[in-house]
Amino acid sequence: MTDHVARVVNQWKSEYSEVDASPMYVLARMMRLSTQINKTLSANFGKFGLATGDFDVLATLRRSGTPYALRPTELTRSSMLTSGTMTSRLDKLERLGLVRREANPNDRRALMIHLTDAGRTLVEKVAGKHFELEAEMLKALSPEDREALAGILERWSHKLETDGTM
Amino acid sequence: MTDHVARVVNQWKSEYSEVDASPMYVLARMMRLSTQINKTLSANFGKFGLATGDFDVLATLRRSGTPYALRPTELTRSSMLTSGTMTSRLDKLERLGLVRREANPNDRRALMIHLTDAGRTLVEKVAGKHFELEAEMLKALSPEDREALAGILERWSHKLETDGTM
DNA sequence: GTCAAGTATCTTGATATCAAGTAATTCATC
DNA sequence: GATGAATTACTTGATATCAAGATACTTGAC
Repeated sequence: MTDHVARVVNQWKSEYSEVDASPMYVLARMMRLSTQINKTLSANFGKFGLATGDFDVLATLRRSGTPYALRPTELTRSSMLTSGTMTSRLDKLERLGLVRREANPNDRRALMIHLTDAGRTLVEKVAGKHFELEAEMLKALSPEDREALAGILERWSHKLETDGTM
Repeated sequence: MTDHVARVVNQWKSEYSEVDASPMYVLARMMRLSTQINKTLSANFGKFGLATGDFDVLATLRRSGTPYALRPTELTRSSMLTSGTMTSRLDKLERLGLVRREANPNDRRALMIHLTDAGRTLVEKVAGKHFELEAEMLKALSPEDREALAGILERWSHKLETDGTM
């Protein structure tokens, strides 16, 4: 049983053995799978007129609970983006009437981004379909593999978030 | 032990239990880790004046063995990109003198992309550092987790490449 | 041989992202 | 309280990517 990455590692071995390409068994596989997963998810968001990142913002607001409002900085951190990117995402979402920028009463440098009623209705509809699709994708894994994978990735993420390495 | 994704799944559960966000334990973790890994790797490529995708093209040519030449379509498929994106990557790499477009003797619609001597020298230098960095990143995982992870991801990739699902 | 269908590369226009820098505000230290 | 450092959101200019379409060539069915 081989996949694309296994073939690539073998090529490196026979064509340029000065390097050890074996880390690709983990890293390249993860990155290729992520790319494909992203494409599938983004096709679903597209049906609702959203890009992946738009959903990410709306979902972060929705799951934060009432009053469904966060500062741009919190949204930026949660999404692993730069502040400029978040500004343009918010511009778009505001134009679509899904969020509203309001003054932040506690800090005049800051804003509060509010989910509008339309935004809330939309994100709930999209989220239902989104998580169904994610569950569907995971059916390619055995229950044991899925369980093991979640555990390994949790340990890895936790370590990175703690150490701050990488 | 919790990570960002565990907190997010809990938020969904308490704020909108109509959805089951548990697929995120696998999918969101993988995507977040990939994003971080990409940033780290791309910082290394940047030291050599390359973007991640540029290295990808050069590396694909190098590991294909002599005469270090492939058609644009092969490079496009291997990188999971559109043909337009590959065109502009090749424009850039040609401008840098790292690859050369030549006519394809077997198919006048097609070209052959040749790695130049400068391209070969550069990609070998970058690859050395690149794989060292990847090995370093994997030290965050125990040897058992690393082994298990590679196996699970291989089964998953293989299934996707075979089924064509997703 | 002819021609329809498929393939290969490139072009165009739109969007998403980043890095670097700006202006307003808050915080911390003296 | 005054002031320098940090923080917040935004702006700008550059690049990477995609989807859709254009053009040239090849393949296969007849």
